[in-house]
Amino acid sequence: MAQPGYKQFCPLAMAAEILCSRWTIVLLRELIAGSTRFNDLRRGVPKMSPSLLSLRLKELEMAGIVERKEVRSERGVYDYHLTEAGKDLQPVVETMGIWGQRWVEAQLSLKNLDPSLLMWDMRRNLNPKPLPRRRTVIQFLYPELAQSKRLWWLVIEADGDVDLCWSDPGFEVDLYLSTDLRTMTAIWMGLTTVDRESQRLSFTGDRKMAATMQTWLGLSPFAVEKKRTKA
Amino acid sequence: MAQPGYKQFCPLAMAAEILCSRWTIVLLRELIAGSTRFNDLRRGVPKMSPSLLSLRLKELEMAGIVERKEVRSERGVYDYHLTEAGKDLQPVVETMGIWGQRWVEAQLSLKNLDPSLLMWDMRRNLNPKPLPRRRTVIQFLYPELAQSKRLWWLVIEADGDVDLCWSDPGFEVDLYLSTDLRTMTAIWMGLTTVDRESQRLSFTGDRKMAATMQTWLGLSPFAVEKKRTKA
DNA sequence: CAGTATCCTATCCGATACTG
DNA sequence: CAGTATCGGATAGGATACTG
Repeated sequence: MAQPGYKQFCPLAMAAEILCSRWTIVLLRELIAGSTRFNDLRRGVPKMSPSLLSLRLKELEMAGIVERKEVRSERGVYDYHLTEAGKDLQPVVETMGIWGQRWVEAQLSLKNLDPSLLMWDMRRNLNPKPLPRRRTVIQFLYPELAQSKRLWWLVIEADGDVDLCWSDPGFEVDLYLSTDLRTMTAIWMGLTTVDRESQRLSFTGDRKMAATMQTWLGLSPFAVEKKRTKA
Repeated sequence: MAQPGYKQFCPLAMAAEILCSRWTIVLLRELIAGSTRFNDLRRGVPKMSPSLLSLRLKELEMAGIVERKEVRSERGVYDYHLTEAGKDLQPVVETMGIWGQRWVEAQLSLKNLDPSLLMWDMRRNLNPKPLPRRRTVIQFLYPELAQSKRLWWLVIEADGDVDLCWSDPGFEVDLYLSTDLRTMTAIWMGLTTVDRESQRLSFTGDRKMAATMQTWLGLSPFAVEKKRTKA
């Protein structure tokens, strides 16, 4: 069942048939954020199985929202790009995200901590401008987590490209940060700030880089929206 | 499966968990449009089973989107109202509907014709201003449909209240209109106009009322958006 | 890297009937 | 009017392994 659609001519119902299947909106967030490769998309939706991701991408292609193209001069490598119709979904995703930021209780969001997802998001939104124009390495340590998820490195290249490593890249580290995942996530979501959480953040290394963290750490696109839930 | 959520702290993912379950967005459209009673909501989502409607309403209540209250001085009669958070979903529903109107092929929408739904929508959006300040009755005839769905009456009371009848209310009819359901739906959706479809519309009765139909016939809230699909 | 293939079950949901 | 109760089937989608 379920699938036979809503049988309504209303354009909203038609749109909802396409957009409101499981994972679709979150996948669109990734596409809108600029991911184009299958495995990059996977990292943005890690709990989604590859089969389902593949299926959804095909559905979006059928719906005229996504275009799949072989990358020039690379055999067997494909790119997913939003079409005009796909780009026009940005306001939909944005308003829904803003609503979530305004009205979904922070406690609820913070039940879904995930270091790899957070680091992946931080990688994407990091702003290299305030950092030195050379390779810069920042190490994140979450002491409470299991071995394999405890250490992360953001490597900002001279040209501004940002890489995320979960094993020591071997470069000299400019700034070491140790904190708990919940605090770091709350900061990234804009629920609090680096300053307000200074008690829970422990820096070692470049003092100035530490002091300006709030400026180079790119926050969630929805971080600017204030919570409106009554306490 | 499905249900365990997306396990993402992202506010968009949190919002999607609430909003992107089956029927929810369409139900919200009804609530935003102003329906407050269980059976009125049913008419707006006729293909949704009452159990599921009941379940969704409870979920929306839990999510702080809807409030259920007993109507004053009427035992056992309940009202569903949007909370602040619920009202704030209007932009979400609106942008999604606009996207649908822009990008979903008209042919696809027009596969889902439904006279009772159309008439129910027309009832809601009808604009009594251009009509006489007395009871006015307009009869719709869809000759191609089965008996039980062929004849409809919109009764506009002197105070502007609009009633929909599917059996002859017995009042004198001011205007008779005969057309096919597809044409009437396309007009209501803003895909075409009364003027452009004059060939397919057959009026009897008050000439002036017929001539001004485009003004008193309330269109879909999304009718103003132009299609952007390339031909 | 970029997906497919397969299996299997939890659960969603549609249909229908029923209640105060 | 405003829902609840029950039932059963389809299927969506999770888990896992595999391919070129």
